[in-house]
Amino acid sequence: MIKGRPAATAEEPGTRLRILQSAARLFRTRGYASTSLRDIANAAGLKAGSLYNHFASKEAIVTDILNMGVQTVFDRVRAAVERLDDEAPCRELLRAAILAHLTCLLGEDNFTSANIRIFAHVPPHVRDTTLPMRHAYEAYWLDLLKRCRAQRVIPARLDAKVASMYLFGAMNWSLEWYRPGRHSVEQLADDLAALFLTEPRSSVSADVARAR
Amino acid sequence: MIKGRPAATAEEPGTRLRILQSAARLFRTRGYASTSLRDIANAAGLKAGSLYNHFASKEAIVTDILNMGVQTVFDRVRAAVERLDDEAPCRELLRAAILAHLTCLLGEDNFTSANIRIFAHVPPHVRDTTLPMRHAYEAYWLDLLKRCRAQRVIPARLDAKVASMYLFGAMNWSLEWYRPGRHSVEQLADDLAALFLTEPRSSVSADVARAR
DNA sequence: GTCTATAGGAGGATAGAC
DNA sequence: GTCTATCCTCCTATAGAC
Repeated sequence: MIKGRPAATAEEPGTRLRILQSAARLFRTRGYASTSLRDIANAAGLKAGSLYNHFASKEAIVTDILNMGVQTVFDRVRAAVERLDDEAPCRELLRAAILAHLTCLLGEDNFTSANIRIFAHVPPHVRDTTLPMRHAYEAYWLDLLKRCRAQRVIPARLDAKVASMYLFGAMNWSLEWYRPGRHSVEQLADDLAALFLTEPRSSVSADVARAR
Repeated sequence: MIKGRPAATAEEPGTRLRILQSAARLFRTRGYASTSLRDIANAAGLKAGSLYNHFASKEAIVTDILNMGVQTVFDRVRAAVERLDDEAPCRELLRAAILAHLTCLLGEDNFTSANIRIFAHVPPHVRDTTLPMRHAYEAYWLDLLKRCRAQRVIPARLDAKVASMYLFGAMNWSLEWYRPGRHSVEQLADDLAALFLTEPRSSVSADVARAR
């Protein structure tokens, strides 16, 4: 993580953060290679050359964005899960985690969505840099699913790793079709949870209604 | 669909098809913008300028690839479904369709995978060109899922459109994690079908064993 | 820290010989 | 139909004034 400044956590974004936000939005929509430093600079309200007062290269920018993308969604999902009671059924843990992931991915923060969209097409060594954090996040979900399986909430015969990849796919692909006005993220999270979880003893709809 | 030649369906690929195959492979792995015409020409065994004897532009190449990608997977999925008895349970229809889609996506044909990987990042008017075919393919799956829901094979309360998007996500995201040696496509298709389908009256494992 | 100006290279596309 | 050579544009990155 490159950090040559006092970590812009002020109320005003600060130039460095503004650059990252502008770049993330462009990467999310146009992709990595199609977004030029001029585009980024222009969106951030400065000239291309000025970017180099804050970052060493385009790769440095995208590296930070990828890392922040994972960090953000990981923090939010963990917070959502830990907000629940330790004794909460896995059914609710999973639903809360899905909602947090979708909210982060589909919200106004462009870091996570940029990460998902461009990860496969950034230079390999940039990808490698962010792999450890990505793996940690995946491991967290894998553990969550294994607990679900232990409670018979997802089919026991299923490989948990494969199930977690399918779950990631269902969630991350929403970037391709989600439209803010047409869907409610809460409803989407409930639907996905219902798809992945086996039917509970009580009816699913009652369960969902209670969770709202 | 650009077609200035007698449709190279011969045993030897033909230059035009060889260009498309090389380009699809590069687009799949590196993305659209990061793949230059020089890269494509080199992979196809000729020089950059020669590409223009077969295509009007880079956009013409990628347009053909996107269209072929949808066409291919649509044909294979439809064939797999129609190979089954008309009275076959939806449970089997869906499993066959999933297997066909995954086989096409993860196999050696790079057109479908290239489509999935680069679709979001090609120029907008190129994207628009292939949208009708894509929508037709999506409509086919939506119909499949509605039939499943009518047979109570997926939960009735679920919006079929949303369910189909989640299913697409689970399938298409496999491009990001599937590794040929480590997974069997048949097993993956069974697992995904098991995830999406409600438990049958008989046990799932017996059902799966029968289908093999 | 931001600007202007530009170096140095790569990309898409074209012209014309063979 | 393929080649070489080249045009022109855009890109990342740097230099130096303010």
